[in-house]
Amino acid sequence: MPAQKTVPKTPAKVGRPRSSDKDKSERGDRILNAAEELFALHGYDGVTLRTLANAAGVDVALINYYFGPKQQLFDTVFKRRAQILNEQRLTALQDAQQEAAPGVISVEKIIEAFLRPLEVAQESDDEGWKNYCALLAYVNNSAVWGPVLMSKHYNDLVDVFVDALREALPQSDDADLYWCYHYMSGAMSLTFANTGRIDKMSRGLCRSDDFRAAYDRMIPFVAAGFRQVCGEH
Amino acid sequence: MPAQKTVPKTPAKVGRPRSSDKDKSERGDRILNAAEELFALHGYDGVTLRTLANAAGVDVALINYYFGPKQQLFDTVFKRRAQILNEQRLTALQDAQQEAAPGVISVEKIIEAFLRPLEVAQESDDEGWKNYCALLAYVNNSAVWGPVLMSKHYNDLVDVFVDALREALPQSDDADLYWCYHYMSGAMSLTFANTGRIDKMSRGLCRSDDFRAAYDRMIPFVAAGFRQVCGEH
DNA sequence: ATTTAAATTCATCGCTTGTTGAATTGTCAA
DNA sequence: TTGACAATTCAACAAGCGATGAATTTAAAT
Repeated sequence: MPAQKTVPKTPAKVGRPRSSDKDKSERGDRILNAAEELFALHGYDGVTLRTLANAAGVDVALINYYFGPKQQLFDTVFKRRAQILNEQRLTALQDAQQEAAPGVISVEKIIEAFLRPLEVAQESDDEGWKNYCALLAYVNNSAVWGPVLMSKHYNDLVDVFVDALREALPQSDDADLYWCYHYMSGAMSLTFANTGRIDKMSRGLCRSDDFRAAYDRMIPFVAAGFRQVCGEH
Repeated sequence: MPAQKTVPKTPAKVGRPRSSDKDKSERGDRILNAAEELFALHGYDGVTLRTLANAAGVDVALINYYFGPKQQLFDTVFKRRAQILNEQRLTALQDAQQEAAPGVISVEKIIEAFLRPLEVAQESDDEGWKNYCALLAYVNNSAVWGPVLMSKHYNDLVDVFVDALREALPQSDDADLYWCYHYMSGAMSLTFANTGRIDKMSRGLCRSDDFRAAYDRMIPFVAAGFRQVCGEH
């Protein structure tokens, strides 16, 4: 009985998978998604490649095959959604500016353009956006990653929004403007982090993942702060 | 030549050190201080006991001897300065309330009592306070540690301040109040984190470690936000 | 039909991890 | 002076780490 060489019914454990197998080639995406979630929750050092491989349903060696060493994987995860987010915020700002023209755009509208796309992302069907936002919180608050990754991928956007705010607040001093931006960034980050702490603090009255509630209040809160510090004194 | 048993001039490498040796028994403190700094910078998983022992100038085994397993050490570090901080903020609030009596205390004064002790801490000669604040930022933004440690050590304080704010803003809804507190907490955390990002964003105009500048603007920013969201609508 | 390249698993490398037990030296009270 | 105890170092443990080279299977190109 000669061994039947072609197409054994049991799929091989090793080697390239048949393209007919579902869950075929998007293994790279599965890795990125799992990495996003785990890095956001446990930080860079809190995630081992074996844990990650397990979560993604993939062999450890495959991570290196697709994304190189661990640091490079982290970079890739962080970069993936940055561009999309920046575009959405820029579009929102331009729309608001167009709508206000030829008059001056209000501080609220600028803040809204900056923050609202994040609510949309966090509430989207793609659960990954929620994880990415939590990752953003981790990176933004980290003295190791923050100055590197945030500056690299988000500084251009910051410039555009600070320009818009400067125009809307003509009396403002630049240092005031940057500090206020910093407060906004902090408030936003803690919302991203989605830690569940406000649930405990408020004894269930507020929910960490009620992003609608979070942003509806955050926008007027931040706008008022800007006006107070950067407005007519 | 019989070995001289008593008091060899070279101090033994092993065994209990002579009490005459300077840097004697505050080895426990040295461990806590180094742990504070390293945990704040790299997070729980980013610090190995050997790195820590090296930074503290101490043998690895000594960490376990004094503080038990790693998690327990982390708890101890976090708890150490929490009580002190809480007391200072409470005193500041009571002083402000007494000064305002019998009238109503202003939102600004309450926020000031909450935030200013942190500026004092971060600028104090004891460098450890700066590290502790950075650790606070890490814990506050962590979904793993935040709900556990923050709630355990800071929820009582939150209650007192929210009560004061509720009284100063009689029209306020409780959910609004907690969300605004959350924004304040986020702005504060990012300032703690001291990442150096604002330096890059502002091209050197603002400095991350200029805490005076940070809090002088943060207090009116936050107060205005509270008033906008929780004040008379 | 052959060859080349892509995608996957497996086994293993050299290190590092947190933790612990034993040995050593000093202090202090009895 | 002796004995209990405190403080320290050292060596080692089993487990886990990131990384990689070899083997294997399939797909695609020629």
